[in-house]
Amino acid sequence: MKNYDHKKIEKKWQSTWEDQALYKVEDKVEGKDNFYQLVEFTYPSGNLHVGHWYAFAVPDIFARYKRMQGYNVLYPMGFDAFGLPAENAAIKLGADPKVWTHTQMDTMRAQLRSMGASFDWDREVVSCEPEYYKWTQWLFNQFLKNDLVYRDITKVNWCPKDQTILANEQVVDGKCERCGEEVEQRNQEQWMIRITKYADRLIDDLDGLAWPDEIKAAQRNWIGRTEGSEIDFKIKDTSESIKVFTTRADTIYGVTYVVLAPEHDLIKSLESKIENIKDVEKYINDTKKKSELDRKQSKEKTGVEVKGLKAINPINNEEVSIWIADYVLSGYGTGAVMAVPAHDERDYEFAKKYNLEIKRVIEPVFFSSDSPLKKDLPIISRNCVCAIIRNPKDGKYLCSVWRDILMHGLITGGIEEGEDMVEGALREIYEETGYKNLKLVNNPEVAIHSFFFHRKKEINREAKFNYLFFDLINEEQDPISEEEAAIHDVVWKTRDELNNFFSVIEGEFVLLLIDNNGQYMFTGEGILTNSKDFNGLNSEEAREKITKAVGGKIVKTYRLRDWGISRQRYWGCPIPIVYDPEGKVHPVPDEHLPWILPTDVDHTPDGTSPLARSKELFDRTEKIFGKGWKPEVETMDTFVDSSWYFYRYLDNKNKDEFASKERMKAWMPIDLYMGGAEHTTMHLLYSRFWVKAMYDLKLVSDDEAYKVRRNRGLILGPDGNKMSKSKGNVINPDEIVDLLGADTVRMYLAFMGPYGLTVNYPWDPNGVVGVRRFLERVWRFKDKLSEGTTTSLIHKAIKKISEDMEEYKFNTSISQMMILLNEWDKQESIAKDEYKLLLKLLAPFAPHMTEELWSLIGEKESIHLQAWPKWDKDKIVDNTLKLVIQVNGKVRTEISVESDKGEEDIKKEALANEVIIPWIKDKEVKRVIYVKGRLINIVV
RNA sequence: GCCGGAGUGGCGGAAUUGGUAUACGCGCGCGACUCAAAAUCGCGUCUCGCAAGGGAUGAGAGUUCAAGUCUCUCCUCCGGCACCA
Repeated sequence: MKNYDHKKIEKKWQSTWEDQALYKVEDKVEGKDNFYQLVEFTYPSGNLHVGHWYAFAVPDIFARYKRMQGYNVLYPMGFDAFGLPAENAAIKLGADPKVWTHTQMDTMRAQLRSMGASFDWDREVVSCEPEYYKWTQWLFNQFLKNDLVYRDITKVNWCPKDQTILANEQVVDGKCERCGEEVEQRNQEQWMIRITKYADRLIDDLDGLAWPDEIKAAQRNWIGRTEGSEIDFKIKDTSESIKVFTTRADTIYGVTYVVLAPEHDLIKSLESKIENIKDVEKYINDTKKKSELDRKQSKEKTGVEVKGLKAINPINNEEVSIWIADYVLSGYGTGAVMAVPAHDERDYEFAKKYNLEIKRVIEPVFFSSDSPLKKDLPIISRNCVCAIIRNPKDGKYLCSVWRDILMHGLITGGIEEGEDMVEGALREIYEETGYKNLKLVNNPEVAIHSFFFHRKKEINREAKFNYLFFDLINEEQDPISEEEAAIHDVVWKTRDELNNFFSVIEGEFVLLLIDNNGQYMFTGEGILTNSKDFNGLNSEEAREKITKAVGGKIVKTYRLRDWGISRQRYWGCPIPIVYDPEGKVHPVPDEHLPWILPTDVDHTPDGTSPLARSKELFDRTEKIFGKGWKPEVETMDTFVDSSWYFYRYLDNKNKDEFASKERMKAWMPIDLYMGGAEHTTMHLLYSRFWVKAMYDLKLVSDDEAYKVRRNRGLILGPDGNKMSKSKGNVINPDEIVDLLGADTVRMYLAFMGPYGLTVNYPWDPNGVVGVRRFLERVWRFKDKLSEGTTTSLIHKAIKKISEDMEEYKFNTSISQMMILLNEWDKQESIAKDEYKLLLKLLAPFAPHMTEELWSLIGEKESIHLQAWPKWDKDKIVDNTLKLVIQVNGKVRTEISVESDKGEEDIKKEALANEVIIPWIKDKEVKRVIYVKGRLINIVV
């Protein structure tokens, strides 16, 4: 019979489906629930690579599966068509960006069709079309009216090569994300969007989203919310004060100086009082010259003291010096910090360089070995970090103690006969460090609670800890004897008991915590006082109390900045703003939208916007608004275009609204959004903001658009590296499709591993052939059909495959079909009904081939309109069970029993089994465990 | 440094969620068909051992009748953030 000719089959069905409008989606279908599955619309780069296949063809498998399950599935596609590459092509090739973009889109549409994806092309959205950007502009104006858009002078990232402003997100390691050129800082007026107003909601609402943790965590990091305190440090003999931001108000006793960022305003206003104003100004100017990159890269801390001024520590009225240093950033917090060198690594570095005082905080906080001072400690070996032992006489740190003391003791067998594990550890401390001036304290009372705070780890509340407490003895005293150093006291306490076990003694200590398995948990050092003020407080509570005591306030600060959307570029959505002769801002009224992008421009970049050279745009503005009126000549960041495109798919031809309420009600929120991990902190965050803003303006009825989001990884070259021309490891999908067919490529991509994880898979040229072999075997079965009924084999497969599909584990779905086929191969023939079931299971993966086979066996209606198979529960049940018999957890043999056999009988049979008898004879059977349908374990 | 994710054969990866570790595919080896090759089919393929059996899921410990899976201490790799106070 006929061979599997993928070329013929795929071409044939693609055009048939199109003729029949098989994938046309109605907004409502009687008896079906709607399912909106979205993938990120694509940039029209003009050539489909393997990444596109992975992004669109694999989700298509899921869309088809959902459709067969009886959902009315919307799976649309469109083009994110504005952006730099079109404009660069215009500059390079002298082409019209619009024409260039359309050519690219035509190529891509043809390639996308070759995937056999079930897109409804009638709903296509193209962001550079006036019908689309009219609504981008309309939304911009809505935001403007509601104070979500403003114009401001800000420091912007400027790419000298692309001659444009970049968003923070587009700067990677101080370089332009696109061209790799080093980014410069410029002050420029531009249009800003108040995304920071939504920072809290963008973080807090993540909790309610069924998204993977990795995505949520990345967004939280990106927004970077920190809770801390703002505290005023008055400047002596002036009316001014310095507002500092700190997350460690509890260390305020340790402040030895205050630092301002070089950009800080205060310097100007106090100029006259600064004795060394020349030096100060020189330092500020020198810093300005340094680029952002230089500033970050320079390891050495620099700064200058502001002489003639002193700040006053509000907790104890101590006078401290004021410094300017560029390790303090103007854009974060208040641009000023209180320096606590004993408890902050950066302050410590700075203090050391300029010989500033390093003062320990005397309060009952238990300091973990995170202390920056540990840097000074001798590291004895690779496996050794330290508990800190300090000489109280001069405050110098004497030595470190084995961090892994107990582990070490165990591993090296360091414990001698008759010696307690802990004793052994202690002896090793002496031997390894040579310091003998340690004494174990009897029944110490310490602020151990902070231990838990510093660990930031939830530790099993029931776990018991054995603590050892070493007191530090002044060297002038007699070293204690070995006998004395033996363990006096081992107390077991639960975490809750430890938390309550708080009162304060004076002294210095080293602490080891050992869990109830004798395992080492923690080592730390600290200073204790009898300060009553913070008795019983943990660090967090201490912070609050101190902040209050000095008249400060608890504030939140964010890493996220407002979103600058102005671009000095041609190929983008024109910002619908005009200026009257006085220079006042006016939005272009709705009736003049879309505010068309003019075509009479020279694209050559010179740092100004190409639109400034459009006569048509200026004429149009004057004609509509009057003489002297001028148009805005900037265009929008393309992330604005992509922030709302998923609404437009629903109603792409609507002339009166961006989408009708009914259509949005029918489809939103999106059930599943699959996309690239690279968009986690950009498009995904911007669009979440956009949707929330639209929600607040009552334009949409959900404040989150994506119910489920899955990120995908990359397809790597066969060598395991990212595909790149320079590496010569690029796989061209068109060639493989030509050779093996679209069905094979789709299916291979699904077979590589689970979908929807940020995991990269290398393309294996042999692996893809394996999938093709499988399809050919399915093909050949069409000649081995017979009458008959379905068996348990296929029903088990249906169950397993259906379950795996729900979790996007297409790889195991496929392997299940392969297992099925391997079984079939052992048979002379298979029932036609079974074959039909397999074809249906395979249809989402290999839509063309299954459609062809479906029609070859005489079916008239498309296989893609068939219902997903259901498994027959009764047929899955086996009447014999295979049970494993274990002895002491080791598998010894296997038996078959009737499935209705009772537990006692099964146990009896197992004990009487001839393979088992030698294993259990002469021994007492202590227990027999039966796990239903799985195994019997005999414990002897 | 902080926050996420992950470590299982030569490779991509499975493992009914604590119950027969290594499914399925690739690769490799042997064989069949063939004058030959390709394709196809069959058998084998974690490791030590002739075998009986033993040992392996990054390392070490713990809980359990039973651990890839749970707990703890580490190590390594990938991703995000980072002079962010």
